[in-house]
Amino acid sequence: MTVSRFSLNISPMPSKKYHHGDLKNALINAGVEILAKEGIGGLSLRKVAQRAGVSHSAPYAHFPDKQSLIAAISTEGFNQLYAELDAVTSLYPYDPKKQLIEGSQAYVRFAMNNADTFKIMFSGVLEKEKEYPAFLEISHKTFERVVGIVQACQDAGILRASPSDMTAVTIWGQIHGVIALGMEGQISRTVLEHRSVQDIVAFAIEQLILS
Amino acid sequence: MTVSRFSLNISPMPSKKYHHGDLKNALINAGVEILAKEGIGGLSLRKVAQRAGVSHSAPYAHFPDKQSLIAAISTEGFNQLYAELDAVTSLYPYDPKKQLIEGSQAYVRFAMNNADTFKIMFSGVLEKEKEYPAFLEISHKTFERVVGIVQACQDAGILRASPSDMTAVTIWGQIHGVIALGMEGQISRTVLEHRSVQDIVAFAIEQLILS
DNA sequence: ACCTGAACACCGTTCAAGT
DNA sequence: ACCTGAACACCGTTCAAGT
Repeated sequence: MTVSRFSLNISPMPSKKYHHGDLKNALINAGVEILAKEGIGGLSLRKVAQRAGVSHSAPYAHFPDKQSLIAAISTEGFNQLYAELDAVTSLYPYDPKKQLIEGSQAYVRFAMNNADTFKIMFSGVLEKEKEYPAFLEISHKTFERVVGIVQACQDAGILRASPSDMTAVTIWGQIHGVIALGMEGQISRTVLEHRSVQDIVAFAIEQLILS
Repeated sequence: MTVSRFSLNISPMPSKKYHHGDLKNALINAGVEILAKEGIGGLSLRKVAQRAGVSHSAPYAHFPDKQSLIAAISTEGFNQLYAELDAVTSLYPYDPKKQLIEGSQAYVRFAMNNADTFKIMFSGVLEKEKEYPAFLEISHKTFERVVGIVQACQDAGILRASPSDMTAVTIWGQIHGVIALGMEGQISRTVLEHRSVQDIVAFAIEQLILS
């Protein structure tokens, strides 16, 4: 098979390259796929390499170690989570209450649809987060997004007006905590029989809303 | 060294046995120690065995696989968490508000003092929790304890009186979520500069209390 | 610059054998 | 019943070598 020499790569985004292609992104995608199919326990560098069609040592040309690949996968997960939060909240530019409600539901949806990526993002599998600036940047950017929504709600009198950065942590923590407990099977059957995690998060948000 | 043949084991609790002693519990303790010293990444069955002074295959006489040891460690963690919650709340038998405040602080303390055990208990390292009845029992017992405190608070008019089981999930989730975000470095530096995770949890509880 | 294959230390698990 | 030691498949990581 011959390939056109004339690349369509006009944008500055990375795209297919010569040889084995864009292996770095191929490895990240392979990792996400293995995560979805086999869970965290099934994620090995050698399997990722095999799925990307390269030798077991090829990843080391792009990632110094396994932790670094995990950081890249987590970063990719945060990018997607941020994008989904942004997409949903952009639908209601002048309705912070809707942003809060729909944003939190988007958060739950992301966790449910990408359970093992979500776990890897938040569950301490990644040690030494401090060493991965891209990871820190997008995770803090996500935090700032939540803060922004909460502040808008406070300005509109929808949430109690207390120091907004702590309130944001508190609210994010509540959403995140309910999901985390739900995913680990900590919420007893008697509760989950009647309502889904989605419902519980919606209930929690309702309790916080003033008007 | 000769050992007395006359055991002091009057109670039904397990205690030292002949030969290499109570290897099962020795393995659990060795696991907890490795967890504290080297983190989740350093926890291998072979290292646990070595620390307990037996061969690498000896653990298989007591645990069918590594997951089963992890389940036992998590179960032990829940037992300790439950005991600490129980001890603190028992100090204030007629003061549900104090129980809520001090109980949540005890929860945070446990997470901080046993960070990696806490992670292993809640972070999806244990797959197929359903297969470990002792784990399910104590984790649900802990859940029921939280529900009990919340109900007492509702009865005393300290917390909003909504369906108590959902409120308990919501409040537990809030405490748990703030800790989880804090431990993973998700809470931005600007927030954590001024207050500790303890303070944030205390703030969150205050927000919920009616009187 | 990017990739391969051999090599090394370590891991989980099994099993025949010892007491 | 409880433990050992050899063995196997798999893993992360390194490195000399190939293009």
